[in-house]
Parts: sequence; structure tokens; C-alpha cells
Amino acid sequence: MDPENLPKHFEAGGAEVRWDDFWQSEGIHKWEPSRPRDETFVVDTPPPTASGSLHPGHVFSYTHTDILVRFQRMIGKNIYYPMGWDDNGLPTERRVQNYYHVRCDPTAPYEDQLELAPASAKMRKKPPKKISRDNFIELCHRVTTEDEKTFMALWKRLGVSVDWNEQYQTIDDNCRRIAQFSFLDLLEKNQVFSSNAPSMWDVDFQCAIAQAEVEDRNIAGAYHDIEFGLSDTGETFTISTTRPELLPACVGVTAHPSDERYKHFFGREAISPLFRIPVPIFPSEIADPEKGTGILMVCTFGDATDVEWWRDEGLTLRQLVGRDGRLLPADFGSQTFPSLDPVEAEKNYSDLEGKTLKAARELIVSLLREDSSGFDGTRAALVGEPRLLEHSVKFFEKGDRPLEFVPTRQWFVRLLDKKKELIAKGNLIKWHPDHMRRRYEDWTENLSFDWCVSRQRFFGVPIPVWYPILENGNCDYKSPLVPKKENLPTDPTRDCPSGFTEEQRNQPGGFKAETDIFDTWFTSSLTPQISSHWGSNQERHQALFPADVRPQAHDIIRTWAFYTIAKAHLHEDSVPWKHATISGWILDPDRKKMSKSKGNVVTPIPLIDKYSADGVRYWAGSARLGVDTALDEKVFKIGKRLVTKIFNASKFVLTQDGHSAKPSSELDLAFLSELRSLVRRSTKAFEDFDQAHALMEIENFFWSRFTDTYIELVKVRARSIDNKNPQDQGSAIFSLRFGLSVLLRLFAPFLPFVTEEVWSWAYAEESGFKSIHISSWPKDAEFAHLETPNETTSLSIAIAALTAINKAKADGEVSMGRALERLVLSGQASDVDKLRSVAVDVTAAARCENYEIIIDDTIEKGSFQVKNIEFAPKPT
RNA sequence: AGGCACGUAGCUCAGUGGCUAGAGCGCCGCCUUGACACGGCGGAGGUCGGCGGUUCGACCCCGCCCGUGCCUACCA
Repeated sequence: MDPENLPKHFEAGGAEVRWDDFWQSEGIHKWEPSRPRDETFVVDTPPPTASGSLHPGHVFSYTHTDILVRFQRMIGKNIYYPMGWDDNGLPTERRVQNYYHVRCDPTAPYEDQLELAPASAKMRKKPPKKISRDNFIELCHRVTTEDEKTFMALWKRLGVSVDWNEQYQTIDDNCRRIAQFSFLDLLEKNQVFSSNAPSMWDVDFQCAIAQAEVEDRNIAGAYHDIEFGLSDTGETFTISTTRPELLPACVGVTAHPSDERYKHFFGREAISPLFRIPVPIFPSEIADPEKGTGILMVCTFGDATDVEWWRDEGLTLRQLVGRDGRLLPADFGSQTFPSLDPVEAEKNYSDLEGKTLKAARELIVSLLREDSSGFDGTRAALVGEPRLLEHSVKFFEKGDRPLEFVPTRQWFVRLLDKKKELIAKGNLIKWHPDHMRRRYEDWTENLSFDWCVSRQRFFGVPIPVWYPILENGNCDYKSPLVPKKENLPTDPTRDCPSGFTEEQRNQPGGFKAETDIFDTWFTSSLTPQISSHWGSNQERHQALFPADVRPQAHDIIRTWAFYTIAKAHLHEDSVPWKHATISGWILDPDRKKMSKSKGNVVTPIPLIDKYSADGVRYWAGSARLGVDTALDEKVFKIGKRLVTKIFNASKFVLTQDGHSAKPSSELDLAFLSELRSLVRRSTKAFEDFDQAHALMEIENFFWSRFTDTYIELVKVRARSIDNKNPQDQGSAIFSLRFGLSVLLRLFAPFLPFVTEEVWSWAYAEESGFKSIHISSWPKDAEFAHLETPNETTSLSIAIAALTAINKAKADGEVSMGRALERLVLSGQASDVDKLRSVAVDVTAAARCENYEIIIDDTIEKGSFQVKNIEFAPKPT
């Protein structure tokens, strides 16, 4: 090749666009449905939340996956690598609310042709505009469509080799169909049920949430000691509570059965202060004598334990907290709120009604301080002062106020009875790294609620259910009406159940639509089935399910991984995938998790502009799976340097134009033998899902055995113009070109752009593979016909000799290119012997014609010393 | 509170039951050579978190401890 035809520098930005266009137009990443399953590699790609912001974590984990995929493609696999968009759900709703400054109000009328502009600062000062459910959903679609373009541009820029023909959105027709199909299948299997029971409720979003979305936060609270009385003898005892505002909802009192202090109370009745409500006192094994005063009040509902006691003891329901987090009206003297003194109770409650929990707490504490607040009206009920403490409280992960248990009708998937089976399924999956399996097991073992899948939100997959309305106007929730599977997807607020007409909607004798939608995870737990078109294309399902690999980060093992395993188990008694590859988190330079809420997120695009896509991929590729990794620009720099070096070294190798011959020189054979070993090691690492190790091996070899050494040693022989010895020159040229071809292919999964660029110069035509990415991964067989070197260490020996000479030149402060007039090199006898067969290359590289090699057994084995050196004069 | 992971050169990280523990970056000195100054050559730098144990031999295996991060639990 004429060096004049090759560019001076690698223009990464241009190459990234050029090669992505080429891959798309040539269909390099296209899945071929006709090829058999065992030749196919199926990826269950994480569908990003398109309305979220671009994050280096995306770049990181998608690059991990792409590296694996590109390796699999090169070993000949037919790749199924789709891209999904998880636009369904709360993040999109919030983005729409903020972007347009609107709120969904299901009672608002639909506005045809509603055109809204992004909200200005001025508009934001006014209350948000109320828009109908349908208008709101339209805006959600509009926003996600735009956001997906941004993400797609990032993936293409990064060289993520997905097949863009295989895209889905978790809200599209196929996904809605599959989510609803999943629900109907679970209903048939009796694995899903609706229940009107206290469940975890976020008072701000006014929505039920599932255990997986709960996080514990340590917040400040206080023990309040409150005196209760016994109805019969007037004895007293003191309970401790962090939630005094729930006193009106007290439905019982409990202590440990063996607690001597309280044993004699069991079976009797306590009277609460302020409201004078008689409640049963019962023993409970789970009451902790060490905590507080050892005896406590049970309320509906302060926490999950209250729910347990309420259910197990069959206690009265005194629901106090409304869906909006404010105290509901209470009718003292009624059956629900019996009071020994309804007038007094009513008076005490009058100011509490309608208050938020926080305000109610302050107010009730001041009431409890009053002299007549005690159970018999003779003294204050509050004992001492509240004692501050920090305790952990359950929050919705996206929420601002603690969760409440509110009785509401919700749909649940039955999981609590399947912990063992689910853990067994987890053991059928190979986790990378393996210890991530423990996260899954811990979570599964500790499940304490069935999966609540209904959400009182708007943008999501509708739950495909109607309820009959009885002639008396009541809803029959026990006998839901469901659509036929072939009629999915359906929207019960628009479609009618079969056998009914639209006129019967919301009429006695007619039906009522379920307006709740599914938890987003209900749909995204089906991504392998979404890819495989489960339920509508059995042939495709067989070909693509289970997937080969599920890539994801470790923070969503409890959600995405867990739910996906659960669904595959429930539906088909299967695992969803064979391997789970778990990427770590991205940490900022202070080693804090990079997250939107912490405000320390860096946008990835400028990093790509600065360090090139290959440079950024190098950073991701060098991190082991499961290891949290700092976003360290030093590593990007190293990547970029590697890209440049590959480009330059390739330029040198491919411009050596002499004819190629079967390698015969000892140095060349030793180099090729080491290369063969590299191919074995890096292939093994890839097969073990250890791409970082493969990269390290390849990179080390490239610098220390190829560019810095072998190329320098063989340079003179390869470019000798006079052709004194065509066989030696041909041997060098073959080894350089073949060596480069192997190294490029090893690098290709990591650095797809620069390797493709170089491949296109000569190898594409030579090999017949138009893209390096569909050429073949280096195989042991490619080395089989080569002779073996006399000494496996010949390259090392040559390098050691050259290093000694280089050191002498460095010490003499002359350039490495300075010619030598005389050189005496010494080493151990065995090393000297080995050096003879490569000395011609060493001395050529050192620019020395007059040399002598002597034996000195005092020198360390494997190294050489310069005994005498004379530099030629500096050329003018 | 239990579990998992991690703790190796100033920084980011490799590493193996076996001779004097490695790389890159950074630092110091030198070199503009014909692929590359978006470079090259050379150099300095570590009691491998601590204490015990197993072993002929431990950075590696075991136990305890310390520190960091995370997971799960705790929620009166």
C-alpha cells in the first residue's frame, strides 16, 4: 500500500458515522431467522427508560454486552440483539408533568388537537393545567418518541451492534398484548388475584406500590410514652409509640406472652386515652420485651406488623389515614369507633380530622399533655417527654413521605408460596460474577408480600378486566370479566366485555371497567417473551426463548431479574435466560454512585467527542463484570492512545509492500508462537465471560510483544529495499501482516471502529469479509501450518538484548536511532547461545554492524549487559 | 444484626501456593528515529489492611480483627 493514500491521523468522529452507516446498509447486525437455534445467540437487552437522562452507566453496561455480542458474532453466531424502550410508567409521567406543566385529571374532557409548548418559567408559577387521561397519554407518547431518538443516537455513536429492525416499546401493541396475555395466563393458573387489603401506599403519588420499590430510610422520630388503663380494675400501663397520631386507630394492645410485667393483662380490655376506646390485650411472640416499654399499641395501620396482628387476631379496622395522607372522619360512638365517652372523643378528634399525619402528630401530642387526656380523665396521658431516636422507615423509592398501609383493592401475583422454586430457578442460571446470585437469593428468601401489580396511574398497560355491576349497584369483584386472548390488547375503558354493550357501562346489571394499569415491571419482566412473540408466534418463541444472556446492573436484581425469573417460572416453568451478566455501577471520582438524584452525573456524549467511541468503550471493556467502576478520564485517555497506536502500527505494517513468504526466521516463528498462545488465552477469557481479562491480555501483548518490540526488531528486515534475502523479508512481511490481522480481530469487539477502518485498507478484500465484525475470530487452526521456533523464548531473548542496548543509548543520551560503530554484549552462556539465532535482527534494530557477544555467567539469566559501546557520530 | 464484595506503588487496577510482586497513568531524566511527539527509551517508587494459623514455602488457603462499599433485615 502506498502510505500517501493513508490518512495521517485517525479521525474518529467521521469514522464512527461512516462505519455505522456501512454496518446498517450492509445488514451486518441483522438477525437471520432461518438459522437454527444452536447457532443463535439471543440477548435480552435492557430496555432503557427513554424519558430518563443519558448516563455513563448506560454506556458502561451496554458496551459490556456489545463486546460479548461482537465476540459471539465473530465466532459465527447468528445474533439476536434487539432494542427495547421502556417508556411505560411513572418516570415518563413525571417528565410529561414537568415538561408541559400539566397534571392528568381523568374527569377532565378530552381536548381535540391539544397543542402544548414546553412550559416556561412564567407558566410554572401558575397551577398545572389539568388535562384528560387521553391527552395525557398522547403527551407521554410524544415525549418518549423524541427521547428514544436521543438514546438511539448514543447507541449508534457508541457502536452498539443491535439489530435496529428488532425494536419494541413496552407500551406498543405487542407489549400490551403480551402483558395482558401474561395476566390472563396467570389468572387461568390461579396465580393472580385481587384483594381489598391493607397494602403499601404512597400518599403523594396516591398509588399502591410493591415491595421491590420500597426502600428503608433512616429518619428522626421519637418514642412517645402514653398511659393506657384497664377497663376493669383501672390499673395502668405505659406503651411506647413513634406514631402517636394513630392513637384514634388503636385496635389492640400486645406484649410478649412470657413477659411477667404484662402477663396478667392478657384477655382483658385496655382503654385508650383521649378517645376512650376499649381494645383487647393479647399476647404475641413477635412483641419484643426489650423494645420501648415492652407493651405496645396495635393500630390500623402503623406498619407491616400491625397488619399482621390485625389479620391474625381478627381486630377491628379503624382506617384513619386516607389515600391523600390526611386523617379521615371518624364517628365516635359508632360500631367502628366505640368510645366510653363519644362526646369527649369527638371533641378531641375534631381538630385532627383532615390534618396531614405530620400535623396530626404535633396536635395529638399537645392534646396528650393536657391534664384530662388520660384514660379516666384524671391526669395527662403523656408520660415524660418524647425521646428522640433515629429509626428506619419504609418509603417508596421515588417518594417523599413514608409509606402508609391503606386498605385498597389491588391485584397481586402469588409469589410468597414459591420462594423455593424461584431460588431453584436462580440456580439454573449462570451468574457473572457468580456471587451476584446471592443478591437474588437474599431477596427471594426475604420476600414478605405477594407482588402488587396494579397501579393507580395513567400511562401504562391497562389491566384487562371488567367487573359486573349487580342489580343493587354493587360491584362484583369476585367474578371479573376478561377478554378472549385473541382480542388482546384491550382497553377496558374503551372496549366492552363480550356479551355487553357500551350502554351497559357503569349501569346496574352492566359492567365497570378496571381503570388501574399494571406495574411497569409487570411488562418489563416479559422482555424475553416480548422478543420471542410469546403467545402469537410459537415458532419464533421456540427459536428465541429462553435467551442466552441477560445483561443488567446489580441494583435491579430484586426487580427486573427477580420478576423476569418469576414470570418465566409461572408461565412455562422455565428460566428466562441461561446467563446473567451483571455490570457494576459508575462511581464519581469521590467513589459515590453516579445518579441523577445525587446530581453528579456526567453526560456521555462529550466523553465520546473527546476520547472517541473506541476510547470510551476501552474504559468500559477494561472493567470486570460486577465491579463498581470510577469514571476516570485517565482510563479514557489510555483507550484513545491505544486506538492511535493501532492506527499507526497498522499503517506501518500494511505499507510494507514486499511479497509475503512462509515464515522461516526464528524471531518470526517465536513471535507467531506467542501470538498463538495469546489467541488461546483470550478466547478462553471470552468463553468465561471475562472480557476485561481478554482485553488486558490482548493489550499487553500488542504493546510489549508487537509495537514496542517485534515491529522494532523486524522493521529493517521487512523493508529492506535491495531484497538481498527475499525469503527473510517475506517471512517478516507475512508475520507482520498476519500478526496484525490476528490482533485487529482480537481487538474488534472492544474497538469496532478503528479495527474496521484498518480492516478496510487491505484485509477486507484479501479475506473476502467486507467487515471485520463478520470475519472470523482468530482460530488455533490458522497457526497449525506454521513451523515452531527452535526456542520458545527467542523473542524474549531478542527483546532483552535490545533493551540492554537501548539502556546504553539512554545512558549515553543519544537517540534510539543512533548507529553504533562497536558493541560488546554479554550474557549467560545459554542466553548467548539463544541470542545467536536472532542477533541479526537485534543488531539491525540497534543499527550496529560491528558487534561481539561474549559469555559472562554472572549476569542475571534472561538479560544482557552492554560491556562496550561506541556511538557513531550524529548524522548531519 | 446477618450476608456478599473489596482492601496490592501517589492514582486506577492486574496477579499466582514457589526464584528478588506486575501494568498503565503520574513523577524524574533523556531522545524529534523513515508507523506514531496523539510518540519513543530509561529510571525511581510497594514490610501486598492488621494479628495469628496451616505449609518446606502464603499477597494467594484458614481464623479473628480493622476499614470501605453494597445487599438483606430491623421499623412499637
